[in-house]
Amino acid sequence: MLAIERKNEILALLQQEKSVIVAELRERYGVTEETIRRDLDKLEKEGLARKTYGGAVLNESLNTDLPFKIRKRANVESKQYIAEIINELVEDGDNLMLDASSTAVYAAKSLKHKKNLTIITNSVEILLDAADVAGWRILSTGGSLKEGSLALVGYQAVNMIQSYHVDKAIISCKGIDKHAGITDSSELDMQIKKAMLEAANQSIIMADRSKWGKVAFTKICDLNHIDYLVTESEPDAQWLQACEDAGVTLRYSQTSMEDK
Amino acid sequence: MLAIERKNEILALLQQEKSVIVAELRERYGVTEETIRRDLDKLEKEGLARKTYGGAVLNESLNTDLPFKIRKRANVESKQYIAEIINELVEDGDNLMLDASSTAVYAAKSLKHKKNLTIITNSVEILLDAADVAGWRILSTGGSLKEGSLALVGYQAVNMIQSYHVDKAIISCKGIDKHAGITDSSELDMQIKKAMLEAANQSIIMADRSKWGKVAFTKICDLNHIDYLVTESEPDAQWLQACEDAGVTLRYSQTSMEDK
DNA sequence: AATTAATGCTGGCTATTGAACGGAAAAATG
DNA sequence: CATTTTTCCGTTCAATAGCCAGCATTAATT
Repeated sequence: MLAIERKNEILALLQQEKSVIVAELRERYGVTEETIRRDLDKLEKEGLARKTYGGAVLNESLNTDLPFKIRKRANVESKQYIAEIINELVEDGDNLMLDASSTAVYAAKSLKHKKNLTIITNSVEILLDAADVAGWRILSTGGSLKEGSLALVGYQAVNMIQSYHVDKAIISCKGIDKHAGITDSSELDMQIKKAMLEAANQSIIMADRSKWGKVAFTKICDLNHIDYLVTESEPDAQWLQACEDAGVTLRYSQTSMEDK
Repeated sequence: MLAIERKNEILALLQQEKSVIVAELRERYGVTEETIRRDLDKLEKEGLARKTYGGAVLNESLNTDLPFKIRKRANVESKQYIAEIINELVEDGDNLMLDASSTAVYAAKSLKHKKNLTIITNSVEILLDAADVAGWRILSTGGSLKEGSLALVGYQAVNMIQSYHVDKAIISCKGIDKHAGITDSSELDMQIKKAMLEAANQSIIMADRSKWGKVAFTKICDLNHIDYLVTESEPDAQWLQACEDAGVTLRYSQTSMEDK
């Protein structure tokens, strides 16, 4: 049995039973408790479980049924790889802006053990998720709830963003292209992301492989405005070159499988 | 059974029964009384219970907010009665402000079949809940996420509220008293509620029976600033009189006998 | 062969629980 | 109302179970 299979089974069990016990899992899988504990460590880091003496309980904070489960399921693995890199780029005490993308939600989850973060976001989901982290300052941009999403948009949100300045903006996009730069499909989202990038010292763009070479409807900014570009695996040589030309630091997971 | 599970169950029991007895819990869980007491110690440290001789009672102190996950479960029936009345007071096409109380969440749920509402709220939960209703305009106040709750507070939220004007403000409170007026336990919440009331043509206060005659820390407004007072059952004669004196229209569930 | 991830093992450390006991609070008794 | 009895509480101590960190081993990959 693969380690990842076991981990997923434990998660399924956890969701079903609401809690698991280390000793029982050791029996069930015939491995040592240390191994089980390491699985639980990972689940905890992903924000899915909360370890406790003797076992772990389901993290109920994100168990609230969200109306929009659609995009969240897609490409989960890529998003988690990306979230791990984000975790390396963020330090305790940082002031951050996070957009309302599903990748940003994973990023926020992975940041939960950082201390004293200040997060400004237009994502209702991130608000909900970060609400129970002690010691964080969480600011909502306000604004209009965009139809069919959990993103706050509009001029109130943009205004609010413009009245702050942060260390790092962490946002995602729909397309990334050498010539067209960073693009998005929705003007409302674009305004938010643009404002966030302009309000931050460092610009960090998250883009999984499917975004590379794509051009979407509206432009957020040029490639050379970006400081970090985070993706889940090593891009082609042409992209490495393009990023170097544009002065963009490329970060990707060293551990992810190349394809399939 | 994990220790944390037992502790959570005791808390749930406490919520439900309002009090627990050490000896009964010892029976129920098959542990010694010392263990139960230690659980109760922890609950007391968290501000959720108050130990007494032989057991513990639920801490319903007026000036402390329970964690939102707990509070949500309390008094569900009253809140639903109140939500029904709210439903009668709101018309299709209304512009509303809703605060971040759990009663307001129920009110929002009961409004789901109304058409073309515009809702301004500082509640993350209402945002989440209303997101999937087609045809509504939903605006978030933005602001800081208040520790231990899903309420957005602070001057950004207040500013945002002040830049709008709506038909009806629907808010709840911690205390309502003839002389002290409408009061709340938290200044941050009070600022929001006050601003909402001032930005609305009609003021609707929701207050279940437990709030009547209570006085909490900060004042939101006087009784005579209120247009409608909604509660779950008929109050005492003295309250009927007090509302009439203050020019407040009292609305309650018609399950009791009274000429209307 | 070298690297890396996964797992197991060891030993020191911590958390949880139960038992014991003196003292405090409530209840019973006169 | 004072005294006795009972019940309950808090503290301490010990035992056990579980935890963590580091290192060794194995298996898979390059």
